[in-house]
Amino acid sequence: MKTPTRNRRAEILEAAADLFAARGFHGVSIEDIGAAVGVSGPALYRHFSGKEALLTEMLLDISERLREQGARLATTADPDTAEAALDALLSGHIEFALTHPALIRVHERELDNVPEQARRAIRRLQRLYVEEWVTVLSELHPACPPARLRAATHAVFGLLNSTPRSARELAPEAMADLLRTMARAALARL
Amino acid sequence: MKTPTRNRRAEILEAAADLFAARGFHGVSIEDIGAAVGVSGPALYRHFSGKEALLTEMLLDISERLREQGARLATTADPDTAEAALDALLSGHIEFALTHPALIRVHERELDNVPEQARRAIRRLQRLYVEEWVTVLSELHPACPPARLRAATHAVFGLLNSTPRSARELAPEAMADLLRTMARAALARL
DNA sequence: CTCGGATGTTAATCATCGTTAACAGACTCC
DNA sequence: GGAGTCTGTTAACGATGATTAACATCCGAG
Repeated sequence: MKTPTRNRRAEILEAAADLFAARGFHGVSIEDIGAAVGVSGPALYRHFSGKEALLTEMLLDISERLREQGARLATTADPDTAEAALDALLSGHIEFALTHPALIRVHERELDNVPEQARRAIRRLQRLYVEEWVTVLSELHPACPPARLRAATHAVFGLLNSTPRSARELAPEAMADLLRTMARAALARL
Repeated sequence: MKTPTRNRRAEILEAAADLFAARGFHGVSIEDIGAAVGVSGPALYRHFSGKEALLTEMLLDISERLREQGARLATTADPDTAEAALDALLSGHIEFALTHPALIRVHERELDNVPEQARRAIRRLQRLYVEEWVTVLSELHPACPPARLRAATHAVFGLLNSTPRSARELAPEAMADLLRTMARAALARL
């Protein structure tokens, strides 16, 4: 309890993410989260101002990471072909979804449990991430109206984010390959 | 409160579905559900034995409807080509998802809040529905291992079920068309 | 050595919620 | 016209859970 405690915050966020993913925000108690990291109950208030604040920080972090990753992958490297950019976005999202299934699940399900103000900030980040995809897609499908491209992007997210639900019948490698193949095909003709 | 009350049960299930979809099972109180149908609180116990029982019946009904629809569409009509069967399954699922977004959302999120025994029954129905798809797909892709086909089916469900989340920027017609196009493409090469 | 901050602990508070009890009106059927 | 069933109502109970208070410990700095 001396120096290696600097990870407490992160440790709590991680444990809470797993619990929220499994049982939902309201299905998990502060006591549960504390127990998961070896402390008990109100100790969490030394690190977060409350349960909502914990969720808020978690969702902001996820949205920020996705947005940052999206901005980086969509523009960096090979801005030559939009094809390459799309592939980069796809691989990035798949990698994230396979590596952090709990975060993806929480990100998908718990936005409504975050206070209004933070919710707007999170939605903004999500919107920016989507727009990254839409920009790339509109280069590949100039004739397709933006609303349709946005809907297609959400649909592909649904496909990619199915990972946490579909059991682990497939090895991560095989799963990544399958998702990439399906998503590419789904986005080929719009 | 005399004769037109025979719909109470269904009315309650419908209101509860909307509320569960919006705020999650634990985020909705019995009082909330009662208020949504114009009665207040414990009146629900005249129709259901408890909150869990309400959710259980809702999920069983959804799973049963999907399974029944799957069994019917996969075999009836044009069993000539597997192509036709797949199209029928796709259209049926899309129609359901667009018509009952709240049910789809609850079906996706709340399985863990149902008591063990009923959960097994629901999972069995879901499995049967998936197998309907896998059977059709395995005819189209004889070389593809079943585990991959199952994962692909879950992924397509994720795509189709994205409807409740993606805003209604598109008219239902256009959305149905988009989803059908994307799903068909995603399942064309596995 | 001691002061202060960081980190925990347990006990108490206060609200919410699921569920049950006790009671009441209405409609049906004889 | 009254007995019984359905469907509601409000008040009470008991549990759980988020949050706060009051109280310890440990550790680094001066």
